[in-house]
Amino acid sequence: MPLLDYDNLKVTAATEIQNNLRENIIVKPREFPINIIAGADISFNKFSTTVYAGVILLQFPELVPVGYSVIKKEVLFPYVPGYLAFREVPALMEAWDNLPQKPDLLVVDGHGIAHPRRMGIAAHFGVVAGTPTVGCAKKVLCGQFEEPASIKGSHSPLIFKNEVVGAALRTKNAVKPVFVSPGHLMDVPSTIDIISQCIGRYRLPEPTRMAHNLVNQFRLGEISEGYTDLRQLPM
DNA sequence: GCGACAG
DNA sequence: ATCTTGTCGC
Repeated sequence: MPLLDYDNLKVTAATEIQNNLRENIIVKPREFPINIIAGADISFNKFSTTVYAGVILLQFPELVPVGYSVIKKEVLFPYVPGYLAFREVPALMEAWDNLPQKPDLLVVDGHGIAHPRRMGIAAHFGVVAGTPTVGCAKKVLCGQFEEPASIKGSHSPLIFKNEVVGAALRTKNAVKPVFVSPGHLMDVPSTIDIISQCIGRYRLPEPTRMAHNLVNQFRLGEISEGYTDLRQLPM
């Protein structure tokens, strides 16, 4: 795996990297079993260059946490819409490398191919790590969609440049939908299928929601840096 | 030029 | 993303 040092990149160089990595994205129906699904997210204090990254592993389809990895890192690349990966992927990759075991599918907080250059953070991470990923975002970055029916489970296509790049998925009755899209080694139908099975009682699908809680607890000092296999805790 | 703009 | 109180609706 290449060293991920994006801190000194200019946006023009980052665009070039996205255009090159794009050639490696594989969008296709899921063709592997899922026993472990994971959620990845970042947390940080406003105006700080320290980011708290984490990945949480969940047994699938039970959605009970079985392990996690969290790490703190300094990041200089700024948040620029369309270039989120250059700010968050390096830290997420460190957390990923330290996991007690790798998941069958990773749900990244942000978009996959529902991106101006088809290289949202989920696609970027999937290609660099060589692992199946999907993106789950709370807001649209690009593309058009019609409001899905207000009942949980409803979804409508997210279209960008005449192409279906993802879906608006209603995860809770009468609550704003989330936007899901394939990252790597997945396609739109497979993404909708799996994320639909990750819906609990909240707006955010369990992998994303638990990853968000994890990195927030880490940032607030409620848990310490490192990794844990929750299946073998001392008793 | 104008509006939009993941986290 | 983070901060932050009350308020509306199922």
